[in-house]
Amino acid sequence: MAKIKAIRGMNDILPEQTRLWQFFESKIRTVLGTYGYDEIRMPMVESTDLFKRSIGEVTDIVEKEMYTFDDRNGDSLTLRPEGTASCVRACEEHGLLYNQTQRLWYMGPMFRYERPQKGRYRQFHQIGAETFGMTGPDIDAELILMSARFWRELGIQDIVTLQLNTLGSLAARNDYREALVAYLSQNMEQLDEDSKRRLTTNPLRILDSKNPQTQALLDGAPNLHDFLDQESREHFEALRTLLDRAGLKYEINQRLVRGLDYYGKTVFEWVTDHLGAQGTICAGGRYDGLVEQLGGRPVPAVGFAMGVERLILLIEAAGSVPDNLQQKVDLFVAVAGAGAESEGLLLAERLRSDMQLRIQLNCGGGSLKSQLKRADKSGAPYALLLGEDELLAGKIVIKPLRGQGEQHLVDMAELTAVLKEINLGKGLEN
RNA sequence: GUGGGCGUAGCUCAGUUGGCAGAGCUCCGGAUUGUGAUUCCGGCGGUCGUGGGUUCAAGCCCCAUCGUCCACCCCA
Repeated sequence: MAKIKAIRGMNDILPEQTRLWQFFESKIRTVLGTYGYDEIRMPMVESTDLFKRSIGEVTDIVEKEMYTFDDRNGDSLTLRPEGTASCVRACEEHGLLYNQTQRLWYMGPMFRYERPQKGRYRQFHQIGAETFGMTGPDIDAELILMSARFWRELGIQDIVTLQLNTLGSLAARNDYREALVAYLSQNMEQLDEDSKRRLTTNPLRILDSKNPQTQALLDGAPNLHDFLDQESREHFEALRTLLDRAGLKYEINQRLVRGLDYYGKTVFEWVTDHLGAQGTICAGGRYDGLVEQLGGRPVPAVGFAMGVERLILLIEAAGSVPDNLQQKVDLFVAVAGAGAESEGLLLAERLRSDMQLRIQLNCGGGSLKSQLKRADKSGAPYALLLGEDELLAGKIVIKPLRGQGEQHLVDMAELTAVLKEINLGKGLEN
């Protein structure tokens, strides 16, 4: 019989990896907490229309990358390809945007039907932050500074850079799009096939083409910033001043446009050259029009999302994986003999209650030799050895596994005190 | 959807002009009656991705197919 395997592009995250994931998530949560952001959890499945109306009908995501299916009622549902649309829907649906501001974050799997490659999978994970009800560049700056703090906490600050741009108002962008199309149409023969296609679907996307010839052609194209409206220009200048005063380095990239239709004014991307072709680890921007577009009253909004798999890869590439991730237990309890086995089980229970220790009990028997092998593998710094002799004498052996040090035979009654003395359980939080 | 690389033990990989299916790690046992991580000895472990073809003989050559990785496209 053929073995059933995981679906292409959907990965199991195994124990060795989940330790790193938990470290990562806990760092991010802590930082989000220091900025006063609240978690929101949305369903992974939404009405297909939600994404069509927010991301944009002609984007690749909607046209060919969504997992869409009919449920038993015949309604068209879609596995979410991103989080912003769901977040807006949830907030609007529950009145969270009515006369108030919100700072929210979410984390979870997203789904896009693409060919998998390094840092890109069909089920991938994002952590996103979305803010609502704030118009000014101060909240833009806060989000960007918060993301910068993530990288410092994760030890990858030296291998990421911030790209910053403003798209201007919708009207300004439309004017610019016309000018760009006019210019490129005059030079049609120099455009590659992909760009010709984008000329009719999403002309702004041509700006970040990887084709050097196309990029050369763009050097003579009209500049987006020459088309900016006054308000967007001032917003952008104010944001730059805030970032400058905070001492944050960035690079203005007029060709940074983002793939989703709902962005306007501020857009930014954190990129790295350590992940092959998938250089973007975090991206976001302002989407003041989206809430209204989805049927709510106009509410200004800014947010970003980061790719967890890519950041995990980057932490590894930076050599910033903490080395104490291996240690998952404080104490290993080895037992020899039937009487000791049941006594060991009860002892472990008691120590977990009394001392909040992480204890791995030897189950399944085996020689003391093999039990100590397991103890070593568990990563525990100490082992307790309980055999028939100790049981009869009311004593127990405590044996250091890591550094030097002799094992000691202690009275069972003294055990808690001795364990406290050697300071088990310290410095284990990641 | 397009292009290229790679599929051999649980993992990492050797495998010569086509001639008995291999190593290291892991795991189990022993050297040491109840002492790990070092050393030594032994053992478990295989549809060589799958199907077809060529051949006396295929892990190796040919065709197809699936999977995987990387890149294009797109995106976090």
